[in-house]
Amino acid sequence: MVVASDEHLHVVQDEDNSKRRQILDGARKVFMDLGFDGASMGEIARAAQVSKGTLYVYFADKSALFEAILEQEALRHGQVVFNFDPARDAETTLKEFGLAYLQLVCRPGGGSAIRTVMAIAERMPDVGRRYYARVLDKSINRLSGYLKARVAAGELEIGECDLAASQFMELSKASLFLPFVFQAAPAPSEQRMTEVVESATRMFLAAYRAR
Amino acid sequence: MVVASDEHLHVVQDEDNSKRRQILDGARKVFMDLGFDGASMGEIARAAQVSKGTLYVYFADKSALFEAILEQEALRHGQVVFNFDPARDAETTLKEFGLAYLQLVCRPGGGSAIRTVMAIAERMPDVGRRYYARVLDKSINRLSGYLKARVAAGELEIGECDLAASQFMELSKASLFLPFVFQAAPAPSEQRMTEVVESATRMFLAAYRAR
Amino acid sequence: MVVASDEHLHVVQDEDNSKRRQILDGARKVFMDLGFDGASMGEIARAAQVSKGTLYVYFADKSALFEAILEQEALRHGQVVFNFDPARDAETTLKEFGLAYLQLVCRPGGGSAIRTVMAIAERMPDVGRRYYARVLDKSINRLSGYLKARVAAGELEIGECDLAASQFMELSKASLFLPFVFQAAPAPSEQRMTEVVESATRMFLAAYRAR
Amino acid sequence: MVVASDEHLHVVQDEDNSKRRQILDGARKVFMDLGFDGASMGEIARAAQVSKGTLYVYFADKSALFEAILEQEALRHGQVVFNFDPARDAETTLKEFGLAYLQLVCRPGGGSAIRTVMAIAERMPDVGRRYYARVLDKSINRLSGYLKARVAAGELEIGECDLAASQFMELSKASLFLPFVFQAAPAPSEQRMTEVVESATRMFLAAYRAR
DNA sequence: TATGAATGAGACTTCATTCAT
DNA sequence: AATGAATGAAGTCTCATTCAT
Repeated sequence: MVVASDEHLHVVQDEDNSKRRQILDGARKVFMDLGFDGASMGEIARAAQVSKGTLYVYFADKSALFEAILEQEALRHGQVVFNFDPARDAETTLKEFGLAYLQLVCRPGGGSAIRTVMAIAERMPDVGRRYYARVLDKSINRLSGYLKARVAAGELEIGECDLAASQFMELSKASLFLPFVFQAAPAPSEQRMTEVVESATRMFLAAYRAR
Repeated sequence: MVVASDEHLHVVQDEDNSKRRQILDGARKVFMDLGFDGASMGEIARAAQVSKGTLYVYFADKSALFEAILEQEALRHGQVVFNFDPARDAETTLKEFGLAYLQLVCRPGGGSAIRTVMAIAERMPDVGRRYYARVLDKSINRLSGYLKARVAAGELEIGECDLAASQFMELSKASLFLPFVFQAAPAPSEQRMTEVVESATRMFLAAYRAR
Repeated sequence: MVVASDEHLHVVQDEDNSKRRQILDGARKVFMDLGFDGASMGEIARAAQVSKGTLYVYFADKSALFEAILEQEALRHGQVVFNFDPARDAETTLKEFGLAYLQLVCRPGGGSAIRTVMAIAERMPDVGRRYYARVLDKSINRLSGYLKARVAAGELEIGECDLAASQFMELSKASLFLPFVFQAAPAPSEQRMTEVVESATRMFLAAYRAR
Repeated sequence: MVVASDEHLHVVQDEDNSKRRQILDGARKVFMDLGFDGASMGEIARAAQVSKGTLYVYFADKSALFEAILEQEALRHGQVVFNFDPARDAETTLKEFGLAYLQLVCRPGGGSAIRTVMAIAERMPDVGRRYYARVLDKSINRLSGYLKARVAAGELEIGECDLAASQFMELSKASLFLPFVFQAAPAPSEQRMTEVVESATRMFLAAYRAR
């Protein structure tokens, strides 16, 4: 019995992680497709190919599972490495970052996360807050840090770097993100994204390049 | 007697409208507080102080009631009169418009509509599309029209006026709207909104003022 | 006022009957199409082109309205005049009656009454009983009376005339009524009805013609 | 342990079936007593002593449950073995079959199935059609097959065997089934059924016995 | 008398969650 | 740990009936 038990534990260790990941993968798909309320635990179980009961072995309830997904999503965003080398010039850096960012939020299915979080933010404000802090605010801060470096380097002249960072990110999304997230337009082409980001960069530098 | 009869008709007319309005008012509150799925017809009936059955006398189903509210919201947006007099100079006009727009989307409870619509756009894409077209796209078009006039007047020099209009609107919301809509920050002060809009205007003109 | 009141009464007298008939006509259609449970008072009101409230002026409730329809249907059946002249020979009379009867029960929509009554007979046995007595049993009795006359006339030799009457009626419907009432076949053609009734008559006379 | 595990599986197997049967038994009772519309899923759940939710674990919806009961009823009919040995003489065979058939459709509660199906045939024609095909038409065909054999054997002389089969079945029910199904009379006594079937057989043979 | 707005009980169905195995 | 059968609360919607006018 003891041996069997040990064996179990070992196996479980391994399976624990894989099962957990398996559940998260299935759940993300379903949550992002259908929203928090639209997703049912049954559908999630089917998508994850586990029994409904198993869901509750790993997650206390539907909300906990959902938040675990967002946690994962936040990590994934954090892992996208932007090249904010303080020594690189602003134009190159901004264009590169703007495009990467735009691709991130406008990727097929990329609107889903934001939509889904916004949906639930109404009833679970903490979820919304945390998502904003971990995903959106974090990007702003990293860009803001870079901008400060370029100000120090004399390339830029900016009053509020946080505001400027936010401005650039908003500019990059102009005319593309909102139609996409409201399903009024398909995901934009790479070509169009490049154009919009270039326009954003031009505008940004026109305003903030040190004279 | 005839007069009394007429009066009755009027009263009925009024009460009819008032009942519908009563339902819409209650429903908006509940929908905006809890989202489409979170709101139950029972709760809405209670909030509107009518019976559940009465809801279905005026609206075919939950979706119809929801869309009626969005319709109303769209009308409300449409009735906000922006002064796009083609003869006025861009700086004044943009500052004024930017502030009015920002106040509109960041008013207490103003994030709810957008949140709620985004939420449902996942499963009811038509609703999202229509809302985008009626509310967001419409504002862009009106601003774009004004910009074209200023280009013709020689004050501005713009490649794509639609993109520029979208850019200005995004700029105006920078650093304020997203935290607000994700409940990560309260509605911004008038003071702060003014500052952000002025920064947006500066940036816009730095890029697009005719040299 | 008194005059007006009198005028009212007069008008009402007339309208009462016409409205009542109007309601019955609409209600029959709906009840026969949809069954007792499937028919809603709203639909009936629409079909009868009166308000829902008016229904309750003339009939206490849904059941009362339904029974009034059956009453009417029974009267209508009773008014179908079969030629049971005791002097006519059996072969002619039976063929004629059989065909008329078959046409009555297999007319398009003719299965509806029976279906509908059977449906409700489960929960309102009185309704079923009364319908059987007024419609089906009555026909049997009239035929039975005729058969007795022909027995007396020496043309037929029958032990139980009631049973024989019932047998002839069942024979007449053989292979046609059941498929029709279960919607497994459309209403039979006149040609086929004639054939079946002739076969029934042959069979009946083979058994009951006096030797 | 393995054995225990096997036992478990068996138990589950059994309980699975037993739960389904439990539901079907409760549902049949309620459906037959109240008709399709009159029966509520709540009442059925109570009669079957399961929760409302469990009903939906085993059956997709109310209609599916209803059709499962009809299926069962059809099987039951199909399992009634009539002795249609082609070598047996017609008189014996017909009397035996007629009585068995009459007992089947006039058994206490036996009218319910037919009533209930007829009722629903209005709005769910497929259900009616299928029931007719599986239960009524099937019996006709089996009898028809036997009759053909007796024609070949020279005992009978029949133009249309299908019609003749239907005629015999209708004759057997004469004066008994309709009053019973409309609740105008209780289930007939065995004595009376025998008499009616004998009369039917006499009549049938008078018409179709080879001369 | 005739209306139709309003009601509330009750129907079907879904689903998050629990529990015995 | 994993299962999946079972539950019951809650949701959307329908409809017979009432009532003020």
